[in-house]
Amino acid sequence: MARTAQSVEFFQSDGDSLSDEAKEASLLAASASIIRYRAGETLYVEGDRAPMCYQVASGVVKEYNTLEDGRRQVADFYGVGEIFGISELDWQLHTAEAITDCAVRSYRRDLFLKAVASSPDFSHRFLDTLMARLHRSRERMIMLGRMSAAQRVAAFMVRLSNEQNVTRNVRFLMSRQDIADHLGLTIETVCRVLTEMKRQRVVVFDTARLFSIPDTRMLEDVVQGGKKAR
Amino acid sequence: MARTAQSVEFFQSDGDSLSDEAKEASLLAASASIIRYRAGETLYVEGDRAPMCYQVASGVVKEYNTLEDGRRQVADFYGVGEIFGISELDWQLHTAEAITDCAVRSYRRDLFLKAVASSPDFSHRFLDTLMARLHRSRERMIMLGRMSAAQRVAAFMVRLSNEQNVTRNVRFLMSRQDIADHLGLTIETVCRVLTEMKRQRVVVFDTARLFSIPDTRMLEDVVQGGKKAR
DNA sequence: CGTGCAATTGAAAGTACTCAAGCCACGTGG
DNA sequence: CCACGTGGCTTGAGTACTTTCAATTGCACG
Repeated sequence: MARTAQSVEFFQSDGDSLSDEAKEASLLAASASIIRYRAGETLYVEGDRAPMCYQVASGVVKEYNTLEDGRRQVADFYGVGEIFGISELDWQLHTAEAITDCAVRSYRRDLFLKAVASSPDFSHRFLDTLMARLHRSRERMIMLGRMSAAQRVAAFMVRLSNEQNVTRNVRFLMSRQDIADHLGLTIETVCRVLTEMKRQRVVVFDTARLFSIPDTRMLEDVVQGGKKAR
Repeated sequence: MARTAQSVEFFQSDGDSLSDEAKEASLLAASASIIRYRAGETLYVEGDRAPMCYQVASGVVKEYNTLEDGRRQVADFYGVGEIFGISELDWQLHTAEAITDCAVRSYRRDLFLKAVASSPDFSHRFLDTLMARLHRSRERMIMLGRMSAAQRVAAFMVRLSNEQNVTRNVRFLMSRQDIADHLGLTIETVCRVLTEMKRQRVVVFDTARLFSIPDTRMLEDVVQGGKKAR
């Protein structure tokens, strides 16, 4: 979740901005407000008009789509600093829901886009953010299209470990269902994979949502091809 | 492939551009050159330095990643007008290969980015392109994560039909292997699904790469949940 | 010390994959 | 003009992996 650290100060002006940019930026800042949500609350629903865009101030938010039959695909989890809820269209493409209690800064979408257009600097940073997200999205395509259940779960755990900058006491901030929905698996499969990894001591669990990685190498081997290789 | 029609004239100036923008645009235009490739030729390889970015002038190009074990994930196919080969990094994230004989306009990446930064108009259009691509990419995540083999293939055929604006004599411009690599399936599974759809007369094949859709509704039903619903 | 939800486990049923072989259209050379 | 490769596409049989359905266990909370 914290991969685009730069985005934390996305909306702060540079000091040496041109007056035009400064004006857009201050307009944007003026449109901002902080909203708090309880874990489980919905921020917006797929198809809603999308007048605002958001940035996580604290907590974790997930964005997902629901299929007719009730299954879900979690597009992504957003942590502190990350921008979400901005699409090229006038309506939201996903449903967003607070996973933990959280605080979210909201900005008027039109002002945000205007600020981006008016400032080469904003524009550049926003482009970077979008391209990074596209990159992430494509990594996930490889994961969903080509990796086995064990590989997906292991890759996800590596990601969490990296994001949290620890190999001990890494936290699952989301439920097994959320993990499954993100990885394109069922909750049962996620459990079984975790159990098997426990059994092989690739990971050690303190509680269901708190684990440690004794040997990073071992976990990464699972990501490579411990199973279903070729 | 032709969803972002706007991108065709991505690099044409507006006429009413500011001089600064006009300058960037002409510099960019000056850096452009057209390169022709034969079907099967490689444009660049994952990891290559990425000094250029590209736009398809004719033909079809695929961008893909290769896994250690040789399997591939085709990220996308690009048709006339589409921009590709631009990443936030200095190196290519994918390998690009000509599927058909094709012609490609190449631009210097640094000039392209400068032109984008200097022009609100360019910037806006490029943002739209990126966001549209992000959108596509996420649709593909749903496909890879949540749809059965039959659903994926059917969805892909619907996409082709839409892109080519026909329901009769729709063409597969790529091989079965490419389709499989794109959909996260094996070539055999793609074949079996196609055979089954033929059998049920959801689609009719003239040749292996040319098919018609007698009843759009029927094909769309397959996309929904003809199989593996819930 | 129940209650209720999350997580885990088991057994059976699918679904897609692997490996292996057959088919077909097409271009080449005899 | 036809036999013979070649490469792409299909089909078959068996297998491995995931899901489905059904319980069971674990845990936080009142």
